[in-house]
Amino acid sequence: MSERGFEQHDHAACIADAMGTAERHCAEAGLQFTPARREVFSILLGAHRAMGAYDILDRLKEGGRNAQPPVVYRALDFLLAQGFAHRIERLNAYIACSHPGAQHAPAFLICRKCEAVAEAPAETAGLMGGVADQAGFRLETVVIEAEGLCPACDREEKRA
Amino acid sequence: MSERGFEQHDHAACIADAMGTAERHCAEAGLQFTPARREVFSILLGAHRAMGAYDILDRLKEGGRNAQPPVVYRALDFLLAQGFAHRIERLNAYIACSHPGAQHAPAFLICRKCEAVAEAPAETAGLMGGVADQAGFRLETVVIEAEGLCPACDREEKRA
DNA sequence: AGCCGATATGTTATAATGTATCAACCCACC
DNA sequence: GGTGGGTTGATACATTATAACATATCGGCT
Repeated sequence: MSERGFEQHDHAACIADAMGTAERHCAEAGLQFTPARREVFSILLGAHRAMGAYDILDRLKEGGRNAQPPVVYRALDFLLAQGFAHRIERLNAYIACSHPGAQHAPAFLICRKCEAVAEAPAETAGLMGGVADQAGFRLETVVIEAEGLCPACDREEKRA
Repeated sequence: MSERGFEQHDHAACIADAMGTAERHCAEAGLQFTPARREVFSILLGAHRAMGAYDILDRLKEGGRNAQPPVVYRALDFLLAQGFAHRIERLNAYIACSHPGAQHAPAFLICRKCEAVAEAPAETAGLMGGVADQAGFRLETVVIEAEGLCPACDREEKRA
């Protein structure tokens, strides 16, 4: 079972899978998947939702590590650069990637009520390519974030 | 002359035009276009680029007003709600709208070097509608922000 | 072995961005 | 002449992020 949209999925398997993929990727690319990075990634995977940097920091501290903000931000920089995690600009938060391995620039669907975040398959760069060309703009990255209500919160709102 | 993409334009005219449109809109809708809001809008229009809230605050203070952060954020909330300005999530910054009056959710082209921001004509909601439906997501707003190099900075980079 | 350079981490302090709260004010309206 | 909604003033605080510098770790090189 894999995560798709806001559906349920096999949590444990998806965590193990993502961690394994990250391991392999780092080994192949000669990158250090150090304890700090591993722990932050693990926390993100376990939460399975967008977390603020300081939420992550708290978890690290609970885990016995005497960590400071830079530790978290450095680990996040690494994870973002490798495509293992994404930053949700709208929330100033970070989330583990749902489709590890594949280089991509997904769109995000963000529930304004429960803050659940889903990756949506979108050819973000493709969508903007034409517009950018027309403006003479050299496109490098595209961020698409949609806000609204996830299926569960939408149903709940209708009942009320 | 109107602004389009990163082209030059008649600055003074575009400011006067935007301010006039805002005046009319507020009068018609029975909204108060108060001095605080007016000043913040004027500063944004004059800068003609994305500004952080505290940059705006500094300008207000230079203008003799003994302002505090909430003043700026309240004014920005108003301007955003009326569509007179946009928030650039990527920069935690705010910019006056290039096409005042029309209700819209544009895409933005952001130069990573000079931080110039252009509004691009994009039917952002339309682009995401299908994806959202498929996920059962009730779409409310869509933010699209592209980062790269504006024409000027791109040329400069190539020369180097 | 000893050193070097690159990369990663530890630590302190501080910058930058954004809000909560409550009092005061203004003004249209009853 | 209240009264109530919307706006502003002012203090304090919360949240998010980075600068700066010291230390550690490790692989390659001589």
